[in-house]
Amino acid sequence: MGISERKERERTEREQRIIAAARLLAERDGWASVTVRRLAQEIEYSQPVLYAHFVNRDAIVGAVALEGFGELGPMLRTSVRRGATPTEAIQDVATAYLQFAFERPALYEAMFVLPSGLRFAKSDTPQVLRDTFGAMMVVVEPFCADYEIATESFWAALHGLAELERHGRIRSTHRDERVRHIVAMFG
Amino acid sequence: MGISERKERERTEREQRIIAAARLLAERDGWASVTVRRLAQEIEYSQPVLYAHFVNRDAIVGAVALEGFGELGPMLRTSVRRGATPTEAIQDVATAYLQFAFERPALYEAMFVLPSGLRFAKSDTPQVLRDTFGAMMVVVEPFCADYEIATESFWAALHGLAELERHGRIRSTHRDERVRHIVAMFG
DNA sequence: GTTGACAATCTAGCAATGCTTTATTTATGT
DNA sequence: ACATAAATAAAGCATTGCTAGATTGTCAAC
Repeated sequence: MGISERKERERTEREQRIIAAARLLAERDGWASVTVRRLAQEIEYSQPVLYAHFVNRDAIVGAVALEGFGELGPMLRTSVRRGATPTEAIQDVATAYLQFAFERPALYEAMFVLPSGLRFAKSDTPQVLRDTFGAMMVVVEPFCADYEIATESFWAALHGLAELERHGRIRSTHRDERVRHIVAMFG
Repeated sequence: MGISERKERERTEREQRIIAAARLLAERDGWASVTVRRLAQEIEYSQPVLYAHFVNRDAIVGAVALEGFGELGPMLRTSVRRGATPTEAIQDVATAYLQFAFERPALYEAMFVLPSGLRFAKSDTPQVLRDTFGAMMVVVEPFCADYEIATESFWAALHGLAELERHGRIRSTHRDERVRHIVAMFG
């Protein structure tokens, strides 16, 4: 029964190519340029085969977003310097988060702004999402008893910084000073 | 020369009707439902007429956003209780900001999320925008020497709270506790 | 081998969008 | 009353997400 296995393998390969193409295109020309037609052209299949993999365009965004969470979580964890004080740790995570947001704006957009069909803070929330939230919670925990709520606040502050700067609402200078203010929420 | 005046009057009236229709439709069915065709139908003119008022759809969003800033600024200023301590004042503004965001989600979206053609933090930034930022700056000033940067951080934190909750990224409970954490940035 | 069923894939099309070009009506000044 | 100019509308273009129906390829049974 190697045939059906080969087919399954080819199928997942093709799915990966769709996701990779979407991510690349989004990062290069923005998500508005990621059309189903263009993706089809990119993977050299006709449009309808994309719908054999994803229910709709949003689901493609969601798949890219999931990849993003798979990268952000570990990146936040490794960002903390060895032997860092709690305050340094929270600073490191904040800086790493913003760096991620600004270096991969399209990926960040898929994860936190665009409709992606992903469900957060629910019982069926994927583990990668929980892990990413956990990476932030780890450094907030030393400061607060209500660490879950505190982590939401911390995350929100970082997200706001990322979004307002991405949209040109605040200056792209003084980034570090703003981080310092945010970190001052704790300790 | 009463004719051209009448025409000008009719023109601005029509423009107002476009903006009002856009705002109403957006608040009722979301911005995706605000199409140029539907707006044309609403004001009982053909599509090209809208392009005699606005260069494109984004400009209509921008007009609605401007209205929003005209309301948010005063709302933030009046939100501060008489005789409030600096800490209470900043709390009041934070609460009022979030209330605004949650009560008029579409308006908020036009102001801070959607492409609107508005220019922030630039030399040609409209006065209403500066005033709204000023309303936040007033309550931050007592706490920091670098009050401009601090206000950006404060604003970002509030925006993050609004956005993450609006998109279901964080729970809709514990709103007050999160505000308390944000306010703890100061004082 | 031939045939028939089934799965994989594509062609072609629908309805909707933002925006523009071209035609037509309406209003204006002489 | 009429020519001209301004205001408005009808129709069309290119693009989008998504889908129904036709077509191709594959593989087992006879």
